[in-house]
Amino acid sequence: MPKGTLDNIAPEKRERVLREAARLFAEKGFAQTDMAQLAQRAGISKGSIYTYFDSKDELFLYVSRDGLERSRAAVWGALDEGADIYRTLAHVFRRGLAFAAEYPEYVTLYLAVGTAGMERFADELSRAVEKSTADTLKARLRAGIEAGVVRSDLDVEQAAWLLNNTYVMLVAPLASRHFQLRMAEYLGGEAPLSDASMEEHLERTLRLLEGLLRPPVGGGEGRSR
Amino acid sequence: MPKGTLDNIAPEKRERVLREAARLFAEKGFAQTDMAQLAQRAGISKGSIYTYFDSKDELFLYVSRDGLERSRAAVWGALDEGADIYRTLAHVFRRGLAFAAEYPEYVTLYLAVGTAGMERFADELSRAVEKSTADTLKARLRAGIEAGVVRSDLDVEQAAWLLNNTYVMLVAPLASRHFQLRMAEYLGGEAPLSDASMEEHLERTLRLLEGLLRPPVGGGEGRSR
DNA sequence: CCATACTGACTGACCGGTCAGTCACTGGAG
DNA sequence: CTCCAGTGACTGACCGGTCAGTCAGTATGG
Repeated sequence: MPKGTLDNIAPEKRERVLREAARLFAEKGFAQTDMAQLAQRAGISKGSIYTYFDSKDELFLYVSRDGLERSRAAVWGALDEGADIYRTLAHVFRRGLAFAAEYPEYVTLYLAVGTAGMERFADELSRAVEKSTADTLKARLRAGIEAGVVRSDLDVEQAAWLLNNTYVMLVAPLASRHFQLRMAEYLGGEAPLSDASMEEHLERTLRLLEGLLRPPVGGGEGRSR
Repeated sequence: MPKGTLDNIAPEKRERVLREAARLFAEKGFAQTDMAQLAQRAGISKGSIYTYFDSKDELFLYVSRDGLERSRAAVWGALDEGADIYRTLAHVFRRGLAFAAEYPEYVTLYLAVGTAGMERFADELSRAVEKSTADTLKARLRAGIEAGVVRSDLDVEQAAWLLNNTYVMLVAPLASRHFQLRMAEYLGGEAPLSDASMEEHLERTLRLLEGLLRPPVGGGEGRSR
């Protein structure tokens, strides 16, 4: 809940403040971000920031929530309501990768919430994001089972969790040197994977997941229903 | 490369310094860790720390490397050289969970390296850990294919990456509120999962992964070799 | 159309607190 | 007495948050 003043200023200014804040927080980390430097980059005075927000904490919370919302809109938006799990995964993973490539700072923010000293933000931020994603994934997996395109003996909760893990680990390298190196160690190639390599990686990931979900080739397998 | 003096002090003191440093770094985060407080907790003076290490950076690097080594010894140690991929996974995941439960601070340190402002540590730390794990996993997957217990059409690099992702995400909730909440959102239950729940989660995870790796029930599937 | 009053966004110098790293000193062992 | 590991007060840089004051814009009243 930022002060009302944030809504009274020019939209471009508002946008610049939020974007620069996200970038700086991502670049330096929360604690290392200097409010004076942020003010300078955003082209306003330090005092102004404190007319919009009560504290650095509140600013961070607002910027993170805003980023989560942007990300959700970019990733889940325009997805056919009736798409099956495979189309959903392809859509979400592809869009997520594109979003992360353009706005890596928001991915960094997401990862930052998982680290020491940020616990106070976790409750505020974690729930909202994960909940709807989790529910959607589970629902589509169940629908897939119903339709016979997903193996009937699948542990749906576990599978949804694994799918989301994979998504996070797919996107994290765009935002973090550590995850970049880690990925390169497994998939080979140079540390910041080229766009082409990431594209190939995406394809292979989707294929692997499909192998996990599809019913065995033998067909129906016959577990009742 | 800490100063030689670190080797000249009593082993218990050395141990206390390293353990307290790991705990504090994990609790507060690198930047928020106060060297004076660390000195106090370790029962030595601030000046002493600087006779062992040249800087806070060097201390962090040393403590992290040390933690990685402890973790590796605990997780991979005593693993039968000839164990197949399934036994390997069960062993590693179970040991990893136990280690993370007892020393969550080292998990926190690992996660911290992936965040903003820590890039300078990533190159130093990432390579070593991941490399050997990656190679081992890939080798056992290939052996599994050879032996017919792993599906022959498996994308080995991708699968190894996915396995390690799963491991990281399994262990992270022990060290981070954010990952705890995230896991609870997918698997249901209260945020800090009980020991019993974690045990069940581990079993289900292993079963899911086995479903991914095992050849389809129909048998051989016949892709040559 | 002018004059006056009022509003509230905006500014930046300033304060209090924190903290990495230093160094002159101490005390105990040889 | 010498040596040196060990000490902790100190320094200087840094930074979150404050606040007295500015001023552009606007409303009111004549």
